[in-house]
Amino acid sequence: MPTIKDVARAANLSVTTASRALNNHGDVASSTRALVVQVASDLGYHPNHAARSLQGTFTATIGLVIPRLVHRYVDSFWLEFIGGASAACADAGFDLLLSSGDDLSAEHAHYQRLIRTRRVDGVILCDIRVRDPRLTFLRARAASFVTFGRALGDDQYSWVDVDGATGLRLAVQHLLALGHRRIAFLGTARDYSFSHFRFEGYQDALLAAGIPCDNHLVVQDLVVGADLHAPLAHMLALPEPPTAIIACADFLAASALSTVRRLGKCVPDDLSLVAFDDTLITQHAEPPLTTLRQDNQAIGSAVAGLLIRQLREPDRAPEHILLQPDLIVRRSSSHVAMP
Amino acid sequence: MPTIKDVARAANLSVTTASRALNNHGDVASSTRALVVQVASDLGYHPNHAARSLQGTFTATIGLVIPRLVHRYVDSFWLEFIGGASAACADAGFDLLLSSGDDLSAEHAHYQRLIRTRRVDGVILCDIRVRDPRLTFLRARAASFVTFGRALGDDQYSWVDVDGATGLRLAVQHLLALGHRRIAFLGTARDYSFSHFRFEGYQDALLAAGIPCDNHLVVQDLVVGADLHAPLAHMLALPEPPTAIIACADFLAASALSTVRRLGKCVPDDLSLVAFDDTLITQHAEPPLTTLRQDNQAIGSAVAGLLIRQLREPDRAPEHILLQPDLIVRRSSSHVAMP
DNA sequence: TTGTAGGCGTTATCAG
DNA sequence: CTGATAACGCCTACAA
Repeated sequence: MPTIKDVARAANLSVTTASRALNNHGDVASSTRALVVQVASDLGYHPNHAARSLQGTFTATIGLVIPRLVHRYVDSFWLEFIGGASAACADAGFDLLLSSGDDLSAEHAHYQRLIRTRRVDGVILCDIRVRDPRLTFLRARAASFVTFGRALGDDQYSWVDVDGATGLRLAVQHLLALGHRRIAFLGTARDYSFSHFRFEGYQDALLAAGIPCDNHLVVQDLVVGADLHAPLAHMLALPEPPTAIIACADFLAASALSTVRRLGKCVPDDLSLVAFDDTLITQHAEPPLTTLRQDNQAIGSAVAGLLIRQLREPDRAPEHILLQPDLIVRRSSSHVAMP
Repeated sequence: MPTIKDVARAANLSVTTASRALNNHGDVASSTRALVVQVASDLGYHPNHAARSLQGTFTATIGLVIPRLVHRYVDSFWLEFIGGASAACADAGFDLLLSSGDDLSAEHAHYQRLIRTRRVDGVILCDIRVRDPRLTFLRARAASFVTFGRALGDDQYSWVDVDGATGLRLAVQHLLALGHRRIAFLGTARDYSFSHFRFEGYQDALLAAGIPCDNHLVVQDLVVGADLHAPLAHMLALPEPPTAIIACADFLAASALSTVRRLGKCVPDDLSLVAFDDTLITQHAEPPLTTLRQDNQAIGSAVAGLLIRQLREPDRAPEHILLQPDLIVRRSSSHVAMP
């Protein structure tokens, strides 16, 4: 593997000159530059990446840690996100370093390692928690990072997020327009900040319509694989049962759909169902689900792009990109049944 | 960010001793080692990755290039594969460097760059073509690599593959057992070597059953988004039309299903349908599709594991892992209709 | 058991 | 415009 020394020797020049010629510095004769470039190409020279980063304090790499076991239902999110991020990296001459962690603390350990060993110039954080230890660590190290999602009341860093509050407002308004007044909410773990914003949007929209938020219609902290039978059975047995359900994640919607069916109800005739995230599961459910769509590839690309820009211009102020989800109306939501 | 120099200074020792203590060399007093370890931990010292790889010719990183635009229908393959590979890397103290390329030549360029700049110790190759330029390049550089899939008649490197020939034999035998004799084959681009093996299995199984392979029932080189209307209409209009179709990729199966339906036929009453790859699309199709399942996460993990083992023991002979797909029988295949 | 010196490949500084 | 020299952080002969 030829080094710059070999190039210099073959061109009868000093290493310094060879380096400057190769890096397009202005202060080198064009004939010299041409010679060096020619020789380098003949020899098949390519600069050693480790040497570059060692001397230059710049690795042209950004880090991303994904959950170790991705559930199939949600995997299209991650792959599309990674696809967008890696494409943005490729366009900017960066690479994406991927690790996987079992849980938040394992992820955190990976981020610490990546930053401390200077393996990456910055990192992408996803699945931001309401109080996220990764944020405090990274900030303490003055490390560069951009998040997908935002912690509550903290704008001192760049983030990209999907406006979950507005998304849920759209969903509620859609159901209100169809005549629904008893609208249930199924939420994920509340330490995820997106969960917080979605619930906020749900409450806001009901309030704006003059409908009190009934706690009997709200179930939160649901995880992948959670059994919805008990909570849904309980809800449907209420004196005033819900006529619509908003499940603020696709896996919840899929689970709710089958549970509701097992409880002898029909979607959408007895009960409308609205999901969040437009993964394959909602498209192929029977009936196909009304949902809020976000462009995961665009998100990945935006996050990576923001991080790279920030690395190139360290004095840049934090930027915030709030993307709007689209309501996709499918067959799972319809007019409320006449009593 | 503290360096080993800082550690040495704080411990009143030379850099050499600090280095040896930290790297568990035998020739250092245990009291000295304890001191160094303590000081390093107090200072929050972590070895700089670039410096290590520069001096050591070892980056603890492996490279993977994925297609830039992943089609949703096939994305669960890639994500599961990446998940498996990155988990195997994490377990071995490696990282996974991800790039994305628009096409084979862009992918090739990425691999060249990764190897030439010594960014990675080895690479993972997927979607092997019958004649694959990446293989010749990597071999010429004496670079380490492991593939998912194998080029034809070339065993001088380590690979992991799913036995597509056996898979198709299983599918054909399943259909034969259901009474089918006219079995059509829908294949993907033939320059992918997996396509070759799958077709081979199809032919073998028919031959073994004494059924001649009818070219009218074979369509190959189909890509994502290809319109199956003309070829399927043509087939179904034959004097002896097929009673079953094997689509050797999930996206083909999905497309075949909707096309067949549009042609007025019912699956499985008029026509049985068998797919390959057990992605979400086959599980949630109506009817759910009989298919051949491969464990993509295990594949990713096996490929990465093989590569890492090979990097650690360079003299190791090439290893080959041929995984067997499982036939998952669902409602899309049934007994041939009585004439 | 510990320290000294040199080098991995690259770029920046400073002098010529 | 070009070249010698130092430095990035780490490791490892070799010497003490």
